[in-house]
Amino acid sequence: MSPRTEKQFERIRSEKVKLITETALRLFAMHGYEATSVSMIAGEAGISKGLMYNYFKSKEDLLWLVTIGGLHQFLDLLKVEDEQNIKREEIISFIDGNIKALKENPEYFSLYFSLILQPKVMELFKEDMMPHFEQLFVKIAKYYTQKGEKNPYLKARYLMAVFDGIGIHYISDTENFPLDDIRDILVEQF
Amino acid sequence: MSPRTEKQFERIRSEKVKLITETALRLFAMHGYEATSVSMIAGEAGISKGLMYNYFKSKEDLLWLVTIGGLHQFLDLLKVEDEQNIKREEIISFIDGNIKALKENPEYFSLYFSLILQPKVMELFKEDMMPHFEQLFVKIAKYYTQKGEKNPYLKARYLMAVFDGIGIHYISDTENFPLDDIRDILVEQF
DNA sequence: TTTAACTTTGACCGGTCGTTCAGTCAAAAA
DNA sequence: TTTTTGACTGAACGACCGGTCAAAGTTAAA
Repeated sequence: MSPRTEKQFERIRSEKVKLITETALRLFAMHGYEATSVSMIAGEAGISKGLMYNYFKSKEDLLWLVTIGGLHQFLDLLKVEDEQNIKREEIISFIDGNIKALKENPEYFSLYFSLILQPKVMELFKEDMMPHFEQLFVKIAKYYTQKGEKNPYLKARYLMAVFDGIGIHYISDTENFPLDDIRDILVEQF
Repeated sequence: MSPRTEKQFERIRSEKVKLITETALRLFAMHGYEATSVSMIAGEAGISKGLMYNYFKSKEDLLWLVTIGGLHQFLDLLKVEDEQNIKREEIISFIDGNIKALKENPEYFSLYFSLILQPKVMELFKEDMMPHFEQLFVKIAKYYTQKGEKNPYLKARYLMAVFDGIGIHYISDTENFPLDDIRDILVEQF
């Protein structure tokens, strides 16, 4: 009855989705979302433009999947199990998780940064992303409260800003930026 | 002989250039360079699309003028007169200059950040911008050398990364970001 | 060999892009 | 009043955009 087994189709589809999203992420990061055309992605991936629309209902849908997929991957790296008592080791592992994510997915961070800088684009993503970041933020603030910091929320905000600054500098000058040395400063400071 | 004096023409031209560049900066910052069309800028500025090309030879030329103009304005704010001996007050005034620039020209910073994140765009601007930043970087490193810091270049790099992180967070959440409190942390820390 | 299920193609659509240019207009000089 | 100038307009250009779709290709069960 069926031309190929369900498994075969599934493999074809998942491989193509992976090919398309990876190509899209790379090009979005390199040229920006707007400057990257669907034809460019298709050409680079070695498939036709029409096929793109068999897998993604629009260019924005593709962007969404690429960014949300990356976000979840990123958030998993930072998951802290113990809710009640946050230890210093967990903050260090948070820092290291961040550094590791940056090294492994520079393209995703590049895309993420360029998106949050555009208010119009940001509004679309804000609703979905904010709760995740809020959760993270509260957790860090809680750590500083435990530690007896006089202004834990300010310190937490500062930490997150510092992370993004390091991210931006690492992305825009990857080969020269002393990421591991900076990591040591962070561990010492926070 | 001439219908209007040279002065009159000059005033007209400089006013229009200002109108166009300010409108362009605002729209570039809001939607990104690629997503901002020449028609949008013309429409927003209340002039015809054709007139745009009387003042700027291309869209990229306009971007160039907007960014380089902004960069010079920014660098002037940070100029340190004394080359030989950099005092702590100068670093503080550098920090405050940066904070002030951020408050006064958030749109320029927004554009600047989104540009440096795109490798292809960055390459074009790198040559012109890098010497300016290098100069600044060396100056800060010199300060830390005087101060007896064990790794002054690392510290200087860290400082600049922290600045940009603060910039990004301020831009993407202007109304809530506690810029003045963060400023105090910076002064204390650097 | 035929058929069914699904992938894949590429011509094609209406629209918008950046850019050009022939021509209009306002206003001061003559 | 006429001439002269340069700012200014808006229609038009070819290229390319995101998106659609009928047709063709692929493969294994029937």
